[in-house]
Amino acid sequence: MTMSHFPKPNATKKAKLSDVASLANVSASTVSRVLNQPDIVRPEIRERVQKAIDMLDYTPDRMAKALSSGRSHTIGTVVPTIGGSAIFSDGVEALQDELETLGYSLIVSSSRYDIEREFQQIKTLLDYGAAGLVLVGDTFSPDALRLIKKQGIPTVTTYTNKSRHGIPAIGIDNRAAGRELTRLLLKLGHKKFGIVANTALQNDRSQARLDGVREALAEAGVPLPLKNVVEVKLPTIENGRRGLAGLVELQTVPTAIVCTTDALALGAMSEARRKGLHIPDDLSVVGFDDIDVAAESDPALTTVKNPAAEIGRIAADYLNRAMNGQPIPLETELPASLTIRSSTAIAPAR
Amino acid sequence: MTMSHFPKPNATKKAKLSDVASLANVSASTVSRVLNQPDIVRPEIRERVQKAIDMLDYTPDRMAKALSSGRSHTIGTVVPTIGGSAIFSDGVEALQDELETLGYSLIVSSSRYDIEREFQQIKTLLDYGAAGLVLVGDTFSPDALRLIKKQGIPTVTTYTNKSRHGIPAIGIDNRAAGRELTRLLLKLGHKKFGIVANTALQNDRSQARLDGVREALAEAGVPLPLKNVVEVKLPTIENGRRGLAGLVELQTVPTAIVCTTDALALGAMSEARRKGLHIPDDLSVVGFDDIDVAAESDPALTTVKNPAAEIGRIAADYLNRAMNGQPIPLETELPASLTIRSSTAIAPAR
DNA sequence: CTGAAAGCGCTTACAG
DNA sequence: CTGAAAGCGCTTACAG
Repeated sequence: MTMSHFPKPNATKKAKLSDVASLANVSASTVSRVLNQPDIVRPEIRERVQKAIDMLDYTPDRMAKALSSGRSHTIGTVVPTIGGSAIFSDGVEALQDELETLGYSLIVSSSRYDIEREFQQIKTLLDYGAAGLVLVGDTFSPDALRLIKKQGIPTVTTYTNKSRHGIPAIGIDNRAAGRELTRLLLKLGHKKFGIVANTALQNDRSQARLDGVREALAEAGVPLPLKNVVEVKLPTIENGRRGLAGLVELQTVPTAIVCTTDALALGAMSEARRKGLHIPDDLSVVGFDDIDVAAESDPALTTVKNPAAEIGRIAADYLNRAMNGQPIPLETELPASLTIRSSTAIAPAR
Repeated sequence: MTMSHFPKPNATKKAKLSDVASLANVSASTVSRVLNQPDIVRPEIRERVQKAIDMLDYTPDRMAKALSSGRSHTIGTVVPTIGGSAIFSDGVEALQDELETLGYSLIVSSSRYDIEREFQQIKTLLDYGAAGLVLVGDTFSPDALRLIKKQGIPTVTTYTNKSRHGIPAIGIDNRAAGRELTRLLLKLGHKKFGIVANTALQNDRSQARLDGVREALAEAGVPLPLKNVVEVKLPTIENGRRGLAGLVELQTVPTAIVCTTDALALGAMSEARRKGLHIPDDLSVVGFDDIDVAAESDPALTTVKNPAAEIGRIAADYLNRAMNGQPIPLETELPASLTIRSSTAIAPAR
């Protein structure tokens, strides 16, 4: 088998600031100034330095720069998951994109919905000199909170509109979204509800959604027996499938299924189909988030749009502002638009 | 509106190595040794230092460490996209996960399928002191190649089994996968093919898949008119939809549609349905990658599995080995298992 | 407007 | 086994 070795023998070391300085016959300070505050250096010298920079293909070492200046341009983020059919990857993409144009780089880590791992990762991000942090949700380990306060580093949290612990929050009102989706189903005449919620790992977003569902049902005087709520850990398609399998075994089979994420809903629909149930005639199903495939399932999924890309962009913008000493809003609520498609219909008359 | 300011007035500065040293009454060198080669320091001193570390909650500054030691533990990756329904996010997640256990952090950026942006991002990653690089595909800008060679930094590329330019590659044989999928359709009696391929931005993976399709058709003596190949830029659901819309307008409507990614295939299926075509009775559709929702569409999509998570893990492992001076295989081909579901059937007799 | 010097927080030969 | 000193590649007061 052909093998490869690194570093290649022909590897050349990068040019450094002092190389530029000697080539241009100026001091290191001057090169630094040309790089960072070109205006205060005499034009002819500036050009000479610039030429040297070009000749040597010089680019400054960001780590040395960060170390000596005391401020870094690295932002860290910890999301529950990067992969799969969750919306976080869309948010991370927008965040990275926006940060890039602002001159920052993004270190990404995923906590797998585990608050302790999240703490460890925040710690690592800080050791890497992260100048800002983007988190998810409003539930953090006490250690993590202590650390963030202690370092006083700009931090925002996302996918929630509630700021706990003084950390600025950007997101939708998950609870209101839960209410709205439920009211839609109630209006369609549904009285028997089943819920699949990824709340088993104390997920604040899904918990808020579930609370919203409960609220709307209580408001309408529709009971929600304990057994009709299946709590799962991860919001996977597979768990949606299992959740539905459990719900259709109940004494009185629900006519409406609310899932706290689209992935769960897709799994639930798939399993329902397998069991011979027709959606939406026999069963209405709704999800949350409006991931891109939600519009493509058959039937297309009724859901609530969670504007991940916008959340990512705003997070980048806020962080940038905060790092420039500007104040940022503590709670930024984004609209969660109800998106009615074909997975919901009038409750079957039974 | 409530606003938030950073840094908080109560922010405390991090403890540094010298703080630990004075608290433990030893030299900085000793603290450094306790951290990096504990065995060579006398047990009682080691414990004293450890106690100081704990008391001060000390964690070393990774940037300073990297700067002074000359080696960093940051890996950079550039993928075409992080979000959406592409497999890359699954690969990035696995990569990050594995790197984390190996003690590395991952800086992520997305090139949006643009080779020039990719180059810029590689440059930035190197400025950030990246000790290794994970790329995608086998097509790079000359500048990027020059840079990589020049720095001699461990680099691997993914989602392809072909190593060009001496960069170790980890992935499936896209061309063979294209052939296999096509042969399946041929075996089902299809003779009229339509293709939707995201090759407009010189995407080497999709191009290889398309080449494979062509090869299998030529082998079987089945013609593929130019008009039957729709080349799009991005592999989005929307483009899949448009692609299909074009294909069904042809003189002789294809009975089999090959899409070079699952997202395209999902879009194509959705559009076909909208046009009143039944899948798979009127039309067979196949995709590539086997993203998690591919199994949940109705009908479930026939595709080829692209093992993104495994690719990510192997990439992490190889990089780690390379950074320890060990050789790594130049080409690592992973199996691309054909996954036959319900979107393919015998060609309609017409 | 420019340069010499000190320093950012670590590591690493070099002595002892 | 431990410490003093130099150095990683930059920035930043401080003089001039």
